Amino acid sequence: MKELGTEKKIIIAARNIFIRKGMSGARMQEIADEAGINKALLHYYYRSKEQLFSAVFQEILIQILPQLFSIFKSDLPLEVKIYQLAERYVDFLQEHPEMPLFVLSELQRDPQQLFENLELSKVINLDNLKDQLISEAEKGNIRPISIEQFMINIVSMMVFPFAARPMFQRVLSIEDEAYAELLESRKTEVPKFFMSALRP
Amino acid sequence: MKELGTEKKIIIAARNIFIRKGMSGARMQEIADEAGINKALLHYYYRSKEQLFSAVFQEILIQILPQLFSIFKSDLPLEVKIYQLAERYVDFLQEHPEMPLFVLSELQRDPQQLFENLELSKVINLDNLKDQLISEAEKGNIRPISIEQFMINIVSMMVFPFAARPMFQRVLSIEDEAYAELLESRKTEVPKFFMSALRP
DNA sequence: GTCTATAAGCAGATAGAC
DNA sequence: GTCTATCTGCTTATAGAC
Repeated sequence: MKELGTEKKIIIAARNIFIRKGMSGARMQEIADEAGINKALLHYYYRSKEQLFSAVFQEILIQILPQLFSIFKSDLPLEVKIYQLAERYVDFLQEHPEMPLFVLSELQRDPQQLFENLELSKVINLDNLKDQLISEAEKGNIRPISIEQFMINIVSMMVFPFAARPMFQRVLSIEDEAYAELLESRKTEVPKFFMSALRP
Repeated sequence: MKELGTEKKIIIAARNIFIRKGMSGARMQEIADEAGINKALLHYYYRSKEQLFSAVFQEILIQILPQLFSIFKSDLPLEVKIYQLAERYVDFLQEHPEMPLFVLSELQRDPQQLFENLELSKVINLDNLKDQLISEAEKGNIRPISIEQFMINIVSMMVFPFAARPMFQRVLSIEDEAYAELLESRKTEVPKFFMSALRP
């Protein structure tokens, strides 16, 4: 690891280990090794494992959610939004394949973690998209669909194939490389599927 | 807990705890308490925590996957299959909301668990559905779609809303009861969405 | 700030009585 | 088969030297 500040090294190492092993599976010793420092130093910067985890987890939420929501807020046409979204999701998740299960599992363990950060409230804003869905439906360009069903459908189709990768590969008999290509192809396949479903 | 055989009590208790806490988060003491027996007895029936977990996990796979695949194998029309599938997924997952994240997380930890049970190989068979997709496309009833994209799309839309429930509730500002209703409505909304996407 | 050494408690596993 | 008691090693956390 390059010469970063110690605190930064700790956060990076902790993130790597926590994402791979989860809160309960991670060991402080492992994190210390990954950071190239001593175990005691972890406790010097973050009093406990719990606090270290919380710092890491909140940082992840703050880094990810705004990125994904920024597209919804833009003034792009609906179809363009969907294509951009698919592109960004696939690119991001190909680089961080363990992220979805990590985040979702830890939220199942303690959903309150979503409410500890006031910053998130500002980021989460779907008004623009909501208006867009209504106005496009009024114009007859798409079938009416609620913002809730819309969001759940698009996010599910983008994220779940990464979370359930081992299951899908087994069930569909797909090798690693072919599955990566399949995910890549979903950058265009999902938007096409989605637009087709929305046709009036 | 009623008077079942000890071994059965252990399996049930272990399943409850493992599903809630995961392999690494669960404690043998907790499982013993849940089963109303002593910790030593767990080791008498299953030598180690690892073996107990494996027994529980394999049993879960064997119980779930055949149930979900049986629909695909039937000779029902495509549209009926999709509606039946949505109904069964929602009903099952409303009763076992923690199942998806548990299974997927443990498979991420050790994907080999999917290959330890030969029984599963017989169950997993999509030939019938595959033929159906091809023949319906040839008849012009649906747009062509690969079995892989079809499966990933339908399963993602069914399962992910349960796995990501805390996230969706927060982002969409939905209370518990309303979210349960929303999931219920997906028994028909998802099939409608899906059939619309498949129209040629 | 960073280390070594060690405390204190916990978890998995076993021995042995009944 | 089931229990109590105990061992052993691991894990978090702290004390204290540098």
